[in-house]
Amino acid sequence: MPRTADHQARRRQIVDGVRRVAVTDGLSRVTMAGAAREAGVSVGLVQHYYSSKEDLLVDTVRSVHEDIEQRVDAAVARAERRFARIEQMMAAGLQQLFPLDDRRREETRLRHSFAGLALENERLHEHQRRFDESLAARAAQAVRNGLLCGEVLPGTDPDQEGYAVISLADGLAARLLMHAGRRQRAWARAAVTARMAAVFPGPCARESKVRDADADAV
Amino acid sequence: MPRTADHQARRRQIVDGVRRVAVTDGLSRVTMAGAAREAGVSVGLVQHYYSSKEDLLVDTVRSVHEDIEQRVDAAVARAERRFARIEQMMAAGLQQLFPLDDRRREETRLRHSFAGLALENERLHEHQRRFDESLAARAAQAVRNGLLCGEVLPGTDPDQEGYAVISLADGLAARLLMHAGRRQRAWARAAVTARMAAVFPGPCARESKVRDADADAV
DNA sequence: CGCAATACAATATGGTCATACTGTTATAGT
DNA sequence: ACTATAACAGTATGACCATATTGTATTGCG
Repeated sequence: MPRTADHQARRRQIVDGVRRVAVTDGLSRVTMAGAAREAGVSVGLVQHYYSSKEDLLVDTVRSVHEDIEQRVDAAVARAERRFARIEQMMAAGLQQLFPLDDRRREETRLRHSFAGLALENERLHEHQRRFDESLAARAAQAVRNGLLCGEVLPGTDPDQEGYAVISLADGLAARLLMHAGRRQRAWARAAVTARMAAVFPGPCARESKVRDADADAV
Repeated sequence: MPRTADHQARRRQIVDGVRRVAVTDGLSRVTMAGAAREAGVSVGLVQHYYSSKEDLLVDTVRSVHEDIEQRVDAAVARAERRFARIEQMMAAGLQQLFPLDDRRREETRLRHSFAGLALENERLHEHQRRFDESLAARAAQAVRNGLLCGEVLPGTDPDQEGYAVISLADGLAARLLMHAGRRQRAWARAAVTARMAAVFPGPCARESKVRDADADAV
């Protein structure tokens, strides 16, 4: 009966405000008023859509995780068309967790900032956990596929491998966030490709390393 | 001429107050008054020793990093007496970064909480960076020793290996902090020992895996 | 039309917190 | 013993911020 609005769009607008403030000023300096200003709306409207700041932050972290998952999936899909080997698709996906361009830098910063907050907020913690599990599950699935194709050593535990490889990517991403010099970026890429080579020895023994061109394939 | 006090001890007392509050309530809920209360001193005294909250937090992170480094060094020294192989000493050191008992859980929580804050504070960022480099340098040195003893494949870049292995340990620690179930703990240990086995193939080909007893050697 | 529900804005309020400020106690050096 | 100075305590202040409250505009619907 009354006036209507595009809730989805409004929430996205507000969450984008939070994300911009969090990226430029830091997550701890996000305020209701600041986010509202950045989003171009009033404080009252933010309250209209989110009943507390915590709710707003939870929706923000959900948005960040969603974006990252989408980018990972897109990268894997692209790699699927260009490459044959599973390890190449997996490497393409893992690269999306690294802060190697503006977009990824922003999302990685947000993700790791929220990871810090998640240590002191139950709801954020839960989201973080679920997201990490989702990433590990993707990696595990890739390993499972590798097992089926005979590209992975029989006896390998896909869940364990997924857990380990996501942990590695996460740790590398955190360090790149602190200092992403030339060497560090190269080391991070090398660490991922080396891990891939170890997990995917191929049907016969590996004869050559993964081409470095894959590394930064968009 | 005037009344004197043990500055070192007082600072430690205050920093311990901060650490206790940060562990129980979360780093973001640390306040001057709360830390003072926990330390059993007045707000005025905290101000007497630290001219700002930022100074206090910087000294706190320094204290955390110092404790972790000491524990790592102690663990490596103990392993040096009990084991022959460098990889065993290194594994012992890396285990100290995992939240596998109360003491380590506390320090790991603090370390990763501060890592989040470091993304928005220049001084904390600098401390974090230095600490990470210090850990990586230790790992690199171990690899260098392995090269000399012929336990590591010639051509290995010690700095790159150190960087990668610390990143892995860090990522695993962060995930254990979120969820340290039986499987996850076992996976984390396995990931470290597997990495060690890959880096230290030994003078001749590896015949057996590292004994699992090392894993939780205190 | 008209009215009720919703979208949105602006301001008020109450609490928290870092820091400033003021006061007190104890002691090293003369 | 006196006093300057450092060690320590308690309170005041002013800013910031999440949330509550109140008011206004818009529009779907009977």
